[in-house]
Amino acid sequence: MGQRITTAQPSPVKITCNHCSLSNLCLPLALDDNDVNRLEDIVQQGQTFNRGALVFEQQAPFKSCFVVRSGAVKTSVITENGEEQVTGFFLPGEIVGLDSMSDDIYSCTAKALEYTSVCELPFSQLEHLATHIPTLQHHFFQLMSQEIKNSQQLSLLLSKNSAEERIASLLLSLSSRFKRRRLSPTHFNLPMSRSDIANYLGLAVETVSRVITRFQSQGLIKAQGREIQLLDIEALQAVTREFSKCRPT
Amino acid sequence: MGQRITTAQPSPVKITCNHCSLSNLCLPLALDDNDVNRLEDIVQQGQTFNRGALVFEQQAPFKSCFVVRSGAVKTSVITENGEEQVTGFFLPGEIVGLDSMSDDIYSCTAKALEYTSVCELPFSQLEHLATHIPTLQHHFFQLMSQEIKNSQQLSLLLSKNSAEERIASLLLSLSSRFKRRRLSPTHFNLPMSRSDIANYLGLAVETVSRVITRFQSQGLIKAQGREIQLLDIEALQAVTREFSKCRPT
DNA sequence: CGCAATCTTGAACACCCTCAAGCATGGTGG
DNA sequence: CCACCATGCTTGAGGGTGTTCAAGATTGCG
Repeated sequence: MGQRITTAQPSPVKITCNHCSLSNLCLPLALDDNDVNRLEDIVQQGQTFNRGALVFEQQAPFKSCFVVRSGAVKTSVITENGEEQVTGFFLPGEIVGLDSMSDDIYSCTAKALEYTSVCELPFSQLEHLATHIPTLQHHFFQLMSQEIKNSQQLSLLLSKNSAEERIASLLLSLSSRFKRRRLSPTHFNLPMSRSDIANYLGLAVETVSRVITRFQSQGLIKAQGREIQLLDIEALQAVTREFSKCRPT
Repeated sequence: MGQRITTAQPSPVKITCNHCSLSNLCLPLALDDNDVNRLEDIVQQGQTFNRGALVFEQQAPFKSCFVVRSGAVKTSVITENGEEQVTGFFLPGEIVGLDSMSDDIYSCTAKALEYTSVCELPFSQLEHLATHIPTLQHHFFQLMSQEIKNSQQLSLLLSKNSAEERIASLLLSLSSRFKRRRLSPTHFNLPMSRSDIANYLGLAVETVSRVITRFQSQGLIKAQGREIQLLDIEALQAVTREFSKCRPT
């Protein structure tokens, strides 16, 4: 499968968290200057991963969570049947590894979908710091709670919604996350393959392809490989709520 | 819908967490005696709820998490379409409300499925205590991480598995949770309706009914309304891994 | 330029849903 | 105490959405 070549050289210049372009998305968001400095002391910056490289692997000893700084990461688990199940996609400013804190091993594999840089948060040090900085603890509780909610949202999507609704939801989710990152919410490149999308959404690759084609012929989007333009966001939002249309009233 | 009569009278005798029958499942599990006493000071025991009563309601101000002491609780969210989506079932020793900590309001509704008693954990006090008791903080990180994992597990079930696999998985999950609670893992009453099961597993009620009937005729279980006996656990486990059978090798 | 991987398109089938009706169950009031 | 009704559960028939299988088109990279 993917190449496992990992370049783990620290970047020459250490950027402070305060001056990081993600400071309004990431942990500093919740901290004052003094506390950010203490956080900086434990954060390991500058690790980078080529496309296909593993940030961490399922079953390996759990050591750290990772904040995506640039690029994109996919998490997946290998089931008892040997099948891969994609559990999430992580964009800059988002934290990977929160699901592995209840065990001594990573509960999933995290793979870079493109050239990606991360900040490493060694968990035991982070935990120690959190007891001294209540707002950091509070922020982490919030992050984890949000992660539970996200995962519930996915379950909801999978259990109740049609293929079209699932794909429209994913596109809109990516759109709003790019927007937060100050990137275009209407014109972006998908970091993941059709196959990853299908796996994540519980669909066959063929279905993903068909739905994207259909959206395109309806004028909702323009898709050229991984390059996506959202042409009619309101219509896409309508698709995600489509099945209320069934009820007459 | 369900009656909302809530009896919130504290139980006459305050049982200490140390002497609670759940002390090996619940929070004291991770704490020493001294810390358990500090925990006890903030825990509000003895609230009870009749069948159908709401422990808390979606959108209400978030104040506390709740540990189920006896009975069972169902959580659900109302979607934009006005549909109900069941997000979880909680048995004694399990904590409800971890998904609401990232907001000021409850992100779901928690309803008692039968006569239920709970312990209330006021969140702000709990958070404060956690900064003073590192093992408590650690334990909460673990609980929340586990909750993320559980929810991912559900997504996996919903996205990849057939109706039979989903239902077998639920039965086995309940079985092992009853077992942990020192109840029979092979003979129990379902606290929830077929309709709740169907909703939770993303199936139609009819499908749930049919699969249970099929399991019965195959001699895997015996079902009489909500009374369930698991007759062949190994065969049920085989069902949950059924689809690896597709691959020849 | 050519091969491999990814993506698209088509046709047939399977699983599960919907609709519809019949059957238990249990709580309520006469 | 039993009839009654509401609710929940079961069973059957038909149809739709998405899967599977198969083949062709496109892309990307050596």
